[in-house]
Amino acid sequence: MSTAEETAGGETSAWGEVTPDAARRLLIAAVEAFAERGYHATTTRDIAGRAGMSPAALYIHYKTKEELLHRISRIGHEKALEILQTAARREGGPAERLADAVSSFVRWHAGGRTTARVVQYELDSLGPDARAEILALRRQCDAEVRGIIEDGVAAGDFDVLDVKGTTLAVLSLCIDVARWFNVDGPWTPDEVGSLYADLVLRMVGAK
Amino acid sequence: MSTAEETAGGETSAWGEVTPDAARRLLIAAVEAFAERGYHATTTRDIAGRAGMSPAALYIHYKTKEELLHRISRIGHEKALEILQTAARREGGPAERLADAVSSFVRWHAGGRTTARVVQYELDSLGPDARAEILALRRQCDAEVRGIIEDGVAAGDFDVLDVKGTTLAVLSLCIDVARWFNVDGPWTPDEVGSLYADLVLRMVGAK
DNA sequence: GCCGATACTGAGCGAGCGCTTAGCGGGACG
DNA sequence: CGTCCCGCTAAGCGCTCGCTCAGTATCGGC
Repeated sequence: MSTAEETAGGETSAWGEVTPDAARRLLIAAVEAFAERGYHATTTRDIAGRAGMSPAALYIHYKTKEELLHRISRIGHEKALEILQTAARREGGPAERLADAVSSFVRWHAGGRTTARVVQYELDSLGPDARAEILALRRQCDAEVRGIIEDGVAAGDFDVLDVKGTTLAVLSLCIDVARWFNVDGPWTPDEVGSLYADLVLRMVGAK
Repeated sequence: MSTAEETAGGETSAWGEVTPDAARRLLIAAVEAFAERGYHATTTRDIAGRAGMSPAALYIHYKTKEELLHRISRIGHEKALEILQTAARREGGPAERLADAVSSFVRWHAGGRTTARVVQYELDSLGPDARAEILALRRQCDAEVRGIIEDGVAAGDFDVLDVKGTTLAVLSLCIDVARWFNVDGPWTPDEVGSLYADLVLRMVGAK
């Protein structure tokens, strides 16, 4: 098992860059609420309540409810991209790099399911500008994975009919983990990561 | 290309069982609105407006907004289950049956993306009872696919490490098509169905 | 001890929500 | 022609939403 992402010490890690403390607590509260109920079904009163503050306190640190979602989405996507870049740029053959990328990416979606859910499924609730910014990050994620697969095909290590379609399917498979993964279920994030790395190597016809 | 589901003549087909006409128009309007904006962001005024009626008309045919989602969800899941059952029970070896199941299922998710989106992603907006009913249908879908994979393993046609996990991954891959598929994109539903059937046969190590 | 800045609260505004109700209009039947 | 029924509308009720703002407690600097 590799370490393309630091093993999270809990769902609330990785928000260290958010200051001051009250702003971070509000952001974490928003992630939990959005993941549980969805963006539109979450009230600003609920977010503030989870952070132990009055409804009005939210507006000292964030201009609107949507700004919270935007910040969460950007930080989350940057993290996802970083995970894929680290795996794509490590030493080793295409098969090792792809397996590392998939298992790391899946581990992040499973272990940080709360965050990943918001990041991957609440995109449509953003306004056009914020949405466009996030979509650019997604295209970069796509490019990282496609790069590994193209390397594998060029090296003769992979046997792929449709590189673009297979890339999309691989990412889709990983992302959907955030929808179904259950912490109380039969698998650990590591186990799903290993299983998925194996499945993806089969999908690309790795030798 | 097989015909495990009838080729849809448009997104609004398959609602023929809903009567009277006004109730069906409201249901179709609700599917479109829920798919575009999500359940919680859709207003009853919007649904009624799309159906060309006043807000109050909705409540003659449906008790609540949630009943609309429940009806859509049940009809959609029954359709999905029927598609998988038809493929699972046709003649042919496990590989053919699995390929048929995946391509039909994917075609339905891509071609009827509007409906599939609501069916697959708005489940959490249902109340506990309706939710439980729908989850039972989902378990039946899972069982159909797992059955084919188990047949393939028993016959020595497939090479699978973790049948349960692989089943989940296959279904997850198909379902996520509803999230990313775009009618204006580079693929037709048929093309995605074929690509995915190939990918899934690789995942199960079909000979 | 006083001042201003900072972080927060209590109360509440205007808007829009899901849903209800009184009543209207037109077809079926005598 | 009169009567009832029924699908539908106009109006609006009670409520909660995102968000605002005047006021308060706390703290560092002097």
